[in-house]
Amino acid sequence: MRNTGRVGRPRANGVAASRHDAREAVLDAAAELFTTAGYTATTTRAIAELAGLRQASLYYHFPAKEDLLAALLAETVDPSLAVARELLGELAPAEVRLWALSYSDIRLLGTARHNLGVLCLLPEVKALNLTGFRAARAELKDCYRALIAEAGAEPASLDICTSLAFGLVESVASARRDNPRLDVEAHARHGADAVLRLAGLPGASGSVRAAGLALLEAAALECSRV
Amino acid sequence: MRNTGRVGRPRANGVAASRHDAREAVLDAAAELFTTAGYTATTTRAIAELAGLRQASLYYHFPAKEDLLAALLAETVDPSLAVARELLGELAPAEVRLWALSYSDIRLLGTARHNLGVLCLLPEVKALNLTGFRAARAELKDCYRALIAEAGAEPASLDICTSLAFGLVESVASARRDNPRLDVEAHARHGADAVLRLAGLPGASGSVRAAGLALLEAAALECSRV
DNA sequence: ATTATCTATAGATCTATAGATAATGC
DNA sequence: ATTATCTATAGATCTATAGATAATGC
Repeated sequence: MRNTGRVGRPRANGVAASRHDAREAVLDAAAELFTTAGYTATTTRAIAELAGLRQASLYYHFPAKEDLLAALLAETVDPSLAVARELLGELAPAEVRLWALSYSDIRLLGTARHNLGVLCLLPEVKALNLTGFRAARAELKDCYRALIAEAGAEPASLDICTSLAFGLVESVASARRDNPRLDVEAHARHGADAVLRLAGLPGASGSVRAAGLALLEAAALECSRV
Repeated sequence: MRNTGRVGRPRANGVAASRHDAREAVLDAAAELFTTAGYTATTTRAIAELAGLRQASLYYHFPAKEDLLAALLAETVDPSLAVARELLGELAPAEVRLWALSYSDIRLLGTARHNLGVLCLLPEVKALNLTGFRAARAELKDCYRALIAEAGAEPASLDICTSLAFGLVESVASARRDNPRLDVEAHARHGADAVLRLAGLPGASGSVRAAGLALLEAAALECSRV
C-alpha cells in the first residue's frame, strides 16, 4: 500500500489513525466495556475489536490490561481532585464551597463519557494494586470532610456525614446506569442541595446555589475536564 | 470409612456437613469472594476451596456459577422488599414510614454478612440476565418513590429525589467497603435523617426517629432477615 | 438404591509475548 | 531505520460434564 499518510503497518480493517487517536480509541472502547460488563468480564479481544485493531496490538499502546483501568480511573478522579484543591483555597464560605464541590463532582461523573464513575465502585479496584487512584480518591474524600467540618457540622458525626455526602455524590453513577436519560444538571443541583442539608446546614437557599455556581465559573473550574 | 453420620462419599478434607450446611458454606464463600474480588474475577475453584470441597462438587448444589450470584442477590433485596411492602400498608405518616424504610435498608445492607450490598452495584448484574433481582430492586425503588410522593415533596423533582434517596441508602455498601469498622447503627440513623432532609421534609426531629423505630419494632420488621 | 462427594478432563477461552510485515523517513 | 501494526501461539487458566467412588439406607 502507498501513501496512507501514516507510518507503520496498516490495520487489517484499513482505518488509519495517529498514535494518539489509536490510544484514545482503545481507552474509549475499554471505558464502554468496563462500565457495562465489568473489568474482568471484558476481554482484551473485545476491547481491540471495538477499537478497530487486533488483540495483540493493544500491547503496543499499554503494557497490560490493568493499565487501561488505571488510566480510566485517573481520568475520573483527577478532574474532581483538581476542583477540590482549588476550592479548598478559595475565600468563599465553606458552605458555598461544599455546594460547589458536590455540584461539580456530580456533574463530572454524570457527563463523563461512558459513565466512568461506576469504575470507582468495582471490587477489582480494591483488589488490584491501583495505588495512585486510591490515594487520589482518599484525598478527595478528605476535601469533603474538611469542608463539612469548616462549615460547622457537629463533630461527633463528621465521619458519617462525610461518608453520606461522598456516597450521595458517587451514587450518580448508579443512577445514571439505572436511567441513562438522567437529567444530570438537575441531579447535580438537587444533589448538592442535599449534601448541604444532610450536613445539617441551612443550605439550599437560592443564594448558596448562586454563589456556588459563580465561584465555579469565576475560577473556570468546570472546564478543567481532561 | 464408617459412621460419619452422613450419606455420600466423604470429602477429601474429612469434614462432614449436611446438605443444607454445605449449600450455605458455598454461598458464604461465594459472598466473601464476589464482594471483595468481583463476580467474574472469582473462580469456582476459589469458592470451592474456601467452602472446603472440590471445584466440581459445587455443581451438585448449584447448576451454574450464575445461580450463586442470583441466590446472593435475592438474599440482599428480598428482606428489604418485605419491609417496604409492609410499610406501604401501614397507617403512620409517610414521613415516618420513609424514615423507617431508609433506616431499615441501611441497617440490613450494613450488617449483612460480607457486604452483599456491593453485589447490587456490579456491572455483571446488569449484563447477565438476573431478571428476578432486577425486578425486585425496581419495586423497592418504587416504594421509595411512593413514600416520597405521599410525604409531599414537590413533584417536579420526584424522580431525582428518589434517585438521590435510593443512592444514598445503597451507598452504605461503598462506605462499608472503604471503612469496615463503620458504625452501622449511627450511619443508619443519620442516613435516614438525611433522606428526609433531601426530600425537602422538615424531618429529623426526634419525634420522627422515635416513631420510625417504634413502627419497625411494632411490626417486628427488623427481624425479617433471612 | 440413594446420596454427596471425588477424579479426570473436554473444550473454550484469555493474557501476553515472539517475531514477521508493511508502511514511512532519511 | 523506525513505526505501528499483524499473525501465530505458549502457557495458563476456567466452567461444566462424565463417570467413578465411598458412604448410608433399606
